[in-house]
Amino acid sequence: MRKPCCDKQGTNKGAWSKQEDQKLIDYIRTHGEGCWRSISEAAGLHRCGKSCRLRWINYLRPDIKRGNFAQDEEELIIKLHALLGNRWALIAGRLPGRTDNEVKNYWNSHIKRKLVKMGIDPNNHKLNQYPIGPQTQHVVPPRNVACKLRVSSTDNDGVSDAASYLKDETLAAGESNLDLDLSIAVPSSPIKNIEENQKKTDPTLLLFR
DNA sequence: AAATAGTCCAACCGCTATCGG
DNA sequence: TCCGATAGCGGTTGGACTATT
Repeated sequence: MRKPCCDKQGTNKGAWSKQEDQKLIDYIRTHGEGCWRSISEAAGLHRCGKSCRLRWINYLRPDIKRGNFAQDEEELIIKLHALLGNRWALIAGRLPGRTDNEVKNYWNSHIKRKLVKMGIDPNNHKLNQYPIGPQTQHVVPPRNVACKLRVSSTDNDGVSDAASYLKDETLAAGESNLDLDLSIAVPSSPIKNIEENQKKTDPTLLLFR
């Protein structure tokens, strides 16, 4: 069992002070990102490197978009989650200015609950047999569809393939745009078939049509 | 006004992947 | 090839805040 990286005596934990934030910002502005452990020491922060990295990535980075998620962002998260599962970093990578932590929190606190209310299982995007809430009459009969899309957790190649495919798609479309149509145009691609299948039948996607 | 419940989100923890010696 | 250090990721927690009773 490896030692935890943050068990040093004298290492700060908990909420960051404004002074600590400023030290980290100043240091990264001057020297750029690099080895987080050395950044922490060089910036005079009594924090572990991990903590510095997290603080920078999730809060201090200048390109972070803060505030509520737009409807199109929410739709994109749902689509990507149906495709990629809990790969928050990959999903966040498709949402400019959003972090994996933010997407994960938003999923757990908003979207998940919303889907449950609609009678959709947020884990596999399938309709539950006994939906909760009044909106369930809009959805189609349950079909085992989204699960076909999910790549098994051990099949990392499949996931990364899907992700890289998505990346190519967006690059072609322009990085700043939220390309909500994630259909894939390569003939004979198994992913395309999955996507098309999903388009036809995934209840979570039907809700946004 | 106080107590309690619910919600949100920043931060931590533990694990795996990757890299360099 | 092996091993240790580090980065990165996803799950979880805890505290602050808000709503409800």
